[in-house]
Amino acid sequence: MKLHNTLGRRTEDLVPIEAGHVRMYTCGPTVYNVAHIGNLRTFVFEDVLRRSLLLSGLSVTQVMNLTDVDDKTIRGAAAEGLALNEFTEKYAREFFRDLAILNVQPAEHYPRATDHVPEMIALIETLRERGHTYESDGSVWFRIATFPEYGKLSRIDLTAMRRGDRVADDEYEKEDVKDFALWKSAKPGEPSWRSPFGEGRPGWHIECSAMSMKFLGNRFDLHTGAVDNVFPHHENEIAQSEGATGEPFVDMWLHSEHLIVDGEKMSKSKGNFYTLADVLARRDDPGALRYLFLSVPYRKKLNFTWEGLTGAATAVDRIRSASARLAEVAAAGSSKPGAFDAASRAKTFLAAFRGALEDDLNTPEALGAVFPFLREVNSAIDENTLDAPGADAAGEALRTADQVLGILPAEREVLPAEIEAQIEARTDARRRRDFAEADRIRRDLASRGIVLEDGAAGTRWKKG
RNA sequence: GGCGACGUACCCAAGUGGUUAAGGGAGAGGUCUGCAAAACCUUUAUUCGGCGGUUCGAAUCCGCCCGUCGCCUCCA
Repeated sequence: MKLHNTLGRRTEDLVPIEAGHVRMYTCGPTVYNVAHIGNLRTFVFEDVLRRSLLLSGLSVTQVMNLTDVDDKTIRGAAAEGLALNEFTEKYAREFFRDLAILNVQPAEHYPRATDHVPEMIALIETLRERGHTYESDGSVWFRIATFPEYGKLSRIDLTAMRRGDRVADDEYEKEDVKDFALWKSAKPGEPSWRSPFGEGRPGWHIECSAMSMKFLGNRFDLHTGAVDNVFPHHENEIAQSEGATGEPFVDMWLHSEHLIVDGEKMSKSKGNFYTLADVLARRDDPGALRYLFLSVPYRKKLNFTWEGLTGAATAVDRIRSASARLAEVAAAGSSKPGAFDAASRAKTFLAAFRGALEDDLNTPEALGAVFPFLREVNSAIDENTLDAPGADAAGEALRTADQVLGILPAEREVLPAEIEAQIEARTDARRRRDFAEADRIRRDLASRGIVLEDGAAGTRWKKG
């Protein structure tokens, strides 16, 4: 598995610290509002990473944090007159619901910042002992001058930074513009915790250092997020973690690019700010959005358009239809030896599919391997040269690919008996050549979201 | 100002030195079908933003130019 490491800006082989096992930390949400589709792109990227690692035969321990105390959550809770934890729980539930809808596999751990304040305090104390901090007005700051490697991830040039006007207006006192808060002194009416440095709350960056090292050890394999995390968040995490342990923190840093809408940055004022619910209201198929995400490499900007979503939905339907068709052929149990060597074709397909993913998660190329395979399989079915074992092998390959794609239905849905009866009645009508009645039933079911397709083997239905 | 990314058909997009430039969507024509849908077949880039250069050979490497965008400040 080759991955592009932001640290060094090179694509390199993943060599797990512990053979066969990958430990990864994926920066999670700040639970202060409903996720937008840009956030979701990042979470789907991390899901594809996880699933690709698993497909490659590696085991994975994934940690995703929930930031449930920071300026935004405190402000939001105050605005809604809720206790901080009531406020954040609401959005945490929304977050997990979105992930489930998008068929994102759960991580092993979802630590919340407020459950790990003692760990953060301990880490700050270590940094203090090692001379990386200073305090003023009850706040604790990381002194960047004590960490010479600062900037190695983002390649930021500190000498170019100047003390600007913004800093003069800052409510806190710090020595240098780039120094950042490890601990913020309590303000009236805000949640706070007791600490050796006084009442206060943790800074944002320290939570990820403390929680990642708690669950994954001082050094682990992968750390991911979206590009905007490179600076300052991840740069600061490195400074804190390596400053505290004196060891390398993370081997490979992966960052996904942003999603834009109609060529522009998503923003509420432009009216192009979409949540999952907005997308599903327009196209009730989470798989379509997932597919759309996968059709662009994670390191390229993704331009979301409704036209693109519609196209993705069509493509997803093709894959699902082919899968359903294969299941039918496999179930029909024809043992007549087929001329089409599905088993060997399935093998070459999967090799190409896997190869693409192992090349820095090249999902567009992986998808490019799917369709020629489907076309050949469909042709073989049309020409009656695919036998049941072959259909089984092809279907199995498709399900293997779907371990990463995540767009096939978990199992065949069963229709309500009443609808089944309608389909039966229509088959009868067609036998009687009462096409008016047959078309009436088909239209009726279509209006209820059930699309019928007549084939040689009978009538098949799908949701439309 | 500093750092960086990108520009391949109507749209999305793979391809980063060498067969006819993947694949998907959309459009057009056709086969099949009671009709439809699905599926399949055919079709849509002598060309990869522009101009130079390196090379036997470049979409792929180098330079310049044009254009789009990001980060440097909370932001996935």
